[in-house]
Amino acid sequence: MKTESEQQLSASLEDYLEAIFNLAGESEGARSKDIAEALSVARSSVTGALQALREKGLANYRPYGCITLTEPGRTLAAEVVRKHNILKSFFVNVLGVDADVAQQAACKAEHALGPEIIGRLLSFIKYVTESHRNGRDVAEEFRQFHKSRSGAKARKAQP
Amino acid sequence: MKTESEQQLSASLEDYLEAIFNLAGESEGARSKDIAEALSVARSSVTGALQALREKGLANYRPYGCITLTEPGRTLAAEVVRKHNILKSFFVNVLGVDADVAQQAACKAEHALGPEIIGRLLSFIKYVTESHRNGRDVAEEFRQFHKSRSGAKARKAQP
DNA sequence: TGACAGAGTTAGGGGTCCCTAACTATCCTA
DNA sequence: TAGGATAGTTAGGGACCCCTAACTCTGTCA
Repeated sequence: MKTESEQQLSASLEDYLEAIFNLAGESEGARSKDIAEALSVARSSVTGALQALREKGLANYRPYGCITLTEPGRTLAAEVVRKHNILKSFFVNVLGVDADVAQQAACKAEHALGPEIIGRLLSFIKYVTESHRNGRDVAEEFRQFHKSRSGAKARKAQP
Repeated sequence: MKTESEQQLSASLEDYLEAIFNLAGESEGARSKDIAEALSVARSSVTGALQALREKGLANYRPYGCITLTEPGRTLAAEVVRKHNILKSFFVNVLGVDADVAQQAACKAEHALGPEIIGRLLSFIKYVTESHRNGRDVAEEFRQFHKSRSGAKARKAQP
């Protein structure tokens, strides 16, 4: 038997959860308008999502009231945020991607990757960080490798 | 101005494109039933998707006829397949994830990641491959690192 | 305290994607 | 070549997610 909070969430509801988590962290509870802005959706869409999250026992919400997450909601949201941060860190610190590209990619990929991959990715980031301390910086070495390759490619395409 | 084949495809239609590409490679054109099986959807869902792909100029399709991709369709499908393969290769050969977990994750993530990240990922795989030839195998080193860490964690959790 | 601005909700509608059930076309074999 | 098996389509409907327009609520300020 599953409790209502254990069921699989859609990518969309995960986004709402994440937004509430981030906004509620800054103050006491999130505001509907700010959620709408953060996700670039209409305010009425937020109302619908909040009703869905309440039904799943993930958000405390009554019409015109302030919006907070329940304990299970906070747990789930924290997991989404954790995925997001691990992905972004990997994109930026290992692959050397621009922060804003990494941010957008993390937003999408966080819904697609399971704990197995995320766990390995985190481990990999730590491995790379450690390699830096050991004076054998994998990330830096890769950046050089990537630069020389893409440079060579560009020269080849346009001599 | 955009031609009809340049517009952004949904993840779902990309999946259909990919399935047709893979199935048509094995024989002359794909069969509706095989697409349905490959994607685990009802046959009627395939019909709908084929109509959508035809409208976008990506698939050659008439009722009861054999299914092939147009030139733009094949180009797009090849790009999806390429993303898929790069992701899977990264998961398996760098992160050391099981092939079937990697396969499933690649199926989902291929719709979420853009050319910038995919390009870097490919470059990273090449960097790791090269490190292997140079007698300084990053993938192997990471596997050892991951093993020792997860082993230590397991011992900590259950001494 | 009453009126206004802004926040939030409801109503209604559209798009996507999937399903089942029932129908039609095609193919193969007796 | 007729009939049955299989493949494919259509019809109808549900879930999800988003939108705009119009309404209601709330808080603030003159």
